[in-house]
Amino acid sequence: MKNKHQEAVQKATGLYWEKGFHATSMRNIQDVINMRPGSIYANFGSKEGLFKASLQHYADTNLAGIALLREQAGTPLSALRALMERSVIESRQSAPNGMCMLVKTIAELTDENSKLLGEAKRLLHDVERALERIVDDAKACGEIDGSNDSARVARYFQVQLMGVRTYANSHDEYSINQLIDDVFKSPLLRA
Amino acid sequence: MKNKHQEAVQKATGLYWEKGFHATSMRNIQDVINMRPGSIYANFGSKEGLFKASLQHYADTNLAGIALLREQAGTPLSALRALMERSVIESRQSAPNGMCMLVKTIAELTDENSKLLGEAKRLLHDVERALERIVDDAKACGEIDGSNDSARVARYFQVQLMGVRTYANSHDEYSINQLIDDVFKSPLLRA
DNA sequence: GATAAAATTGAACGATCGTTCAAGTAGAGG
DNA sequence: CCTCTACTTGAACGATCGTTCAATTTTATC
Repeated sequence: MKNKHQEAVQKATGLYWEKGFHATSMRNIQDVINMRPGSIYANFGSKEGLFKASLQHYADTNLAGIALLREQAGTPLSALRALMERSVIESRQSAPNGMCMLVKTIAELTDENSKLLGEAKRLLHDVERALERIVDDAKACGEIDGSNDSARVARYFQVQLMGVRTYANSHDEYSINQLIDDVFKSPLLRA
Repeated sequence: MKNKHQEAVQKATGLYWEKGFHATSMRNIQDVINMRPGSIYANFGSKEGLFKASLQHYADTNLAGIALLREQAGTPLSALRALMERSVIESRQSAPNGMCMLVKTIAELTDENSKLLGEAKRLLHDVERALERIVDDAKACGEIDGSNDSARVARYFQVQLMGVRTYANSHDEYSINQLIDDVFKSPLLRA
């Protein structure tokens, strides 16, 4: 039923994430999700429609992962650190690509695909708001200076995440742990 | 003469930078550089060959820009700050895309284009070494703590640059100046 | 100004692109 | 078992992809 639908989106997301929107062909997708063109187009409308569903699926998974990490971590700040560490560790093994799919999409697409571009920006903004809530918690715990604006710190942290993940994607080296240490030396991420 | 050759590379670079490797067609390029397929292939060999020449041209221009900024700026650290500010200001007007073409390329390509991918990584490493030299100067001037490893600070700064430019590309807002302020609050970029 | 060499042209190639749709299959209700 | 509906199939479409090459024009040499 709809399991099939969800499973198809999940597999398509992996492909899109790895290769990007333009470099992924509908025939690549046919092979991976094991569906024929007619079914794909009946279910998703177009290549763009499936990509949009993939973006949503990716963001949902991502937000759920952040929430889980927040639960598991001892403190809000350690959740942020775990999130960053997990992001770059995934980049070296499991995930199709070390970079965030939303960031990759924003980097790849132009106004020619303004609908998808806008969707990716919107979802990235949702992630930033989720981070902001964790920063709120960290301020309440006294882990982060309470006089800092939460939105500002969240934005700062997302920038750090973008930078570190991009760097980790282009350097197969081991110095990333040192880099993460340096990131958390910022006064914005301290009490 | 070779002016024609250089001018063609320059125009192709603009297109590749804006649209990425896969979304740019050879017919797009024909139109922009006003050359017919035969000439393009006689000069550059292939779409990949022209892209490689564009990457090199982009990196050369970038490094020259950094050197110029270093000359114009009063101090090494202010050169780094000017570099970051200029990068995000360009992103809102002149340049085809707010993001670094090398970073965009690394984000877009996979091992299917390992030659181009490796070239982009190599050039990005060259930029990092140019930043490292400025950090050296800043340490000599006492603008940055001399006990910090220059390579480490340079890497940190490049990560900041990647993050800020990516963020600026996805948020048409005005809060970027505040963000840059926050970046330079890091102890790694202070005495 | 004739001739050789170099560069440019644009039509054309096979492959692949995203997408459509008539035909076929599977499932539910009576 | 038949029928109606819903879903799937895969061949096929026109467009465009990166690339080639014989023909032509331009440039260089004497």
